[in-house]
Amino acid sequence: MLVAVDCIIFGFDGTHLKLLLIQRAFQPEAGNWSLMGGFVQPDETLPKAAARVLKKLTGIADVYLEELSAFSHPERDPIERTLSVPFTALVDIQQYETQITDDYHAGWFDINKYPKLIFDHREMVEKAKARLRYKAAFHPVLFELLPAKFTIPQLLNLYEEVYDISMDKRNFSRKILSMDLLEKLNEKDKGNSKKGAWLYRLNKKKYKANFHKVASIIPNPDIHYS
Amino acid sequence: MLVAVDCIIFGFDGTHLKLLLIQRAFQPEAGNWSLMGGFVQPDETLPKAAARVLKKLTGIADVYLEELSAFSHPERDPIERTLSVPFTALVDIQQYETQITDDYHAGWFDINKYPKLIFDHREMVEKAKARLRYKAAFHPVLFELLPAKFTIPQLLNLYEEVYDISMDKRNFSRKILSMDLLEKLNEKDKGNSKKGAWLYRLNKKKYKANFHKVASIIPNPDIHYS
DNA sequence: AAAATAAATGTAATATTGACAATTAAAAAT
DNA sequence: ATTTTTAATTGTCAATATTACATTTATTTT
Repeated sequence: MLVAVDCIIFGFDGTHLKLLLIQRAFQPEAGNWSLMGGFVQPDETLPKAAARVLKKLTGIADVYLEELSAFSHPERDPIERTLSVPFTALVDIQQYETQITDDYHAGWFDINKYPKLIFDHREMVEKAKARLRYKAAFHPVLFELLPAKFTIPQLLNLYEEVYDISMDKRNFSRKILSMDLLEKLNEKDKGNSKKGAWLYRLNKKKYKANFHKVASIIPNPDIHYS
Repeated sequence: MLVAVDCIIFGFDGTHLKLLLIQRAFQPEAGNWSLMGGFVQPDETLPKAAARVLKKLTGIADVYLEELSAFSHPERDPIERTLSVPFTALVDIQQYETQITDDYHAGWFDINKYPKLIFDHREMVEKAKARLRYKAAFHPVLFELLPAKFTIPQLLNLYEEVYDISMDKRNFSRKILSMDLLEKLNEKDKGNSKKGAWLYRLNKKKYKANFHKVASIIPNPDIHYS
């Protein structure tokens, strides 16, 4: 059996959650939109393969990668039986290097409006989205989508976009700051207002130490997560 | 690459969380303790393969199965490269049929004291245990380990065993009953006390409908989950 | 009839969450 | 220079959820 990995690469452009797709260069399905993937090499584990694939496409290393359940339907690949393990990648869209990417005719698409994908890739994307919502409701993963310095309103926008809800600014700010993960910088970002918003950065130590801790970030979590 | 599944089969004997292991009948590692596993067949998905393997060993069908992250180290199997996807299985230990099992020299072991296992199976077990703790803190999965009729004190024992904590009876009872998943029966179980404890059963409809809902079941969830 | 055992139940203190609006800082417009 | 505009920042109160804690009840055994 062939074993592959596919990367569901999420980015955030400040307004919308984005998905990085490529146009397949070979048969079958040449020219059609697809997730970036690749076969696992003899010396690689699955996560290593995913990191390699991601690096090749985006130029970014040390990316947040989370393995999802394998896709194993016997006929999912019409040519030869291929097991694929999808990985969710959270990427700072600003670090994305277009030049490296152009080999693959890659493009960012809005998560709510992306083209038809090959094979079962749409299903992978939807699973990744559901998983991201689940995970981010309790763990501070969404920081991975932001640049190193970011503002509270930017973070709020991100949460509102991922969950498609609007949240109370005051409550959100209180909750996030009470997690004691952020360090306030002596700099403002004036990109979005006259007054400017304070920039923060993650305290990496506390982030790593508290990552596995469970904290309910989303209000009214009376939603169904899968 | 060969692709296999391995089952981490949990059971609950009323006091301890148990793990079902087999003694391997063939080389390599013949005679040593191992998880029950098998290769994925041409017409099978991974979950189907896991269900088949489980049925073969325990005689039980329709089991709660949850896929964990794949184990993919190139040298994890010394003979030939084999990818293995572990599945956590939660089983009502009372339904376990010894006769079917005897072919495999199977045995239940305390989760905190089980023998040396082949390959990376110990790592699989530890991951499954961590995952079970994580999952069960928010989703009512542990019911899968109990018989159809059970008492609140039995359920409490199970939670206390899985999390290795002691919980307040009153708070636990209130929390569980407020989830509105249980139906009180007109029967008592007198196995453990003179007074007897009321038996309950799951309302399957509500269980399925609310399964993905997130509810914090474990008090002081200031624990690190992985 | 008394003792023993485990089951069942309630309440008050505390912590967390949710709802809600006024003030502030800076730039742009007058 | 003053006013206007825009988004950022901040606080309080009410409701809800959680925690800590002890007595009563049903039944069997002595």
